[in-house]
Amino acid sequence: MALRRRKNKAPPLDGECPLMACMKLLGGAWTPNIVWYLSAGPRRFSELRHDIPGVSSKVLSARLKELVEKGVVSREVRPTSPPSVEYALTEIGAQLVPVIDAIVAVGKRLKEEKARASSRSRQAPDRLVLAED
Amino acid sequence: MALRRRKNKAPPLDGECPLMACMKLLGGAWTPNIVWYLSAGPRRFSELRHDIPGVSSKVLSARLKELVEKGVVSREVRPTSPPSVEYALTEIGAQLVPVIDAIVAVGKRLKEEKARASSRSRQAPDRLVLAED
DNA sequence: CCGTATCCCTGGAGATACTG
DNA sequence: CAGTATCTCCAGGGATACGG
Repeated sequence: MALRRRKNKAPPLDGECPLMACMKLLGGAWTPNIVWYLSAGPRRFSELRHDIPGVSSKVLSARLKELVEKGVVSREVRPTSPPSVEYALTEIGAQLVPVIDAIVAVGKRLKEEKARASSRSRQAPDRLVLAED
Repeated sequence: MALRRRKNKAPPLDGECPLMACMKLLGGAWTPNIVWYLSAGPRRFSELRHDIPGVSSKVLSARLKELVEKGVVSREVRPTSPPSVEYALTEIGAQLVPVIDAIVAVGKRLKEEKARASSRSRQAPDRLVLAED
């Protein structure tokens, strides 16, 4: 007990495993984007591919598969003339949206801070944009 | 107009770059844990190392460095007899805590869902506790 | 249109050992 | 105590090409 340092030790992280699982999920490349672009409604493969610039079909397919497996996204094949597949967020998937939102918010703040800091050391960089480190 | 599919296209994700930046941050192994364990107050290197079982000093050090650089964590060296260093969340870092919380929450739900699904194939668990692990 | 299959390659993470 | 230094390993992701 001697150690006063232990005063405010955080609880054991409500459950590390869930954290890991969920982080592994949206840790995957493009995953947050996929969820985000599904947040406005169902979307087809090609649409997503077009929505998200720079994602390869391989990765998109892989992420989608994972998401479906984990129960975050639903997949519906529609037997139309040209075969089409609709992906949509499940209820659980929808819970991810505010999370992503929050992450983006923090990301923005991080950027602003950094810009503020670099503008302080230099003079007024009227043209010098923050060269991403 | 033809395309009705474009009906509810999500906005271009408020800023992809911030997302990427932030995800890269807490995408790093153990990062969420570090932030979490700092959320209850300042903590020293060894304490964190002890708090988080399985993390190597190398990784802990690396993550900490990143977090300090990004402005999420502050580092204070105290010139005491045995040299000690205190890490703490900055204000921005504190904003990450609810995010992690939310992620954990979703992770739990994911797990419950999965348990529920597998229990369906087995028998009826009338007393299904969510074995937090 | 909706993916899967390959190859390659990089960075991140574990283990271990060592310094101020 | 608080890290840094190496080394190795491999999953994950980009590019490209092909199949249903």
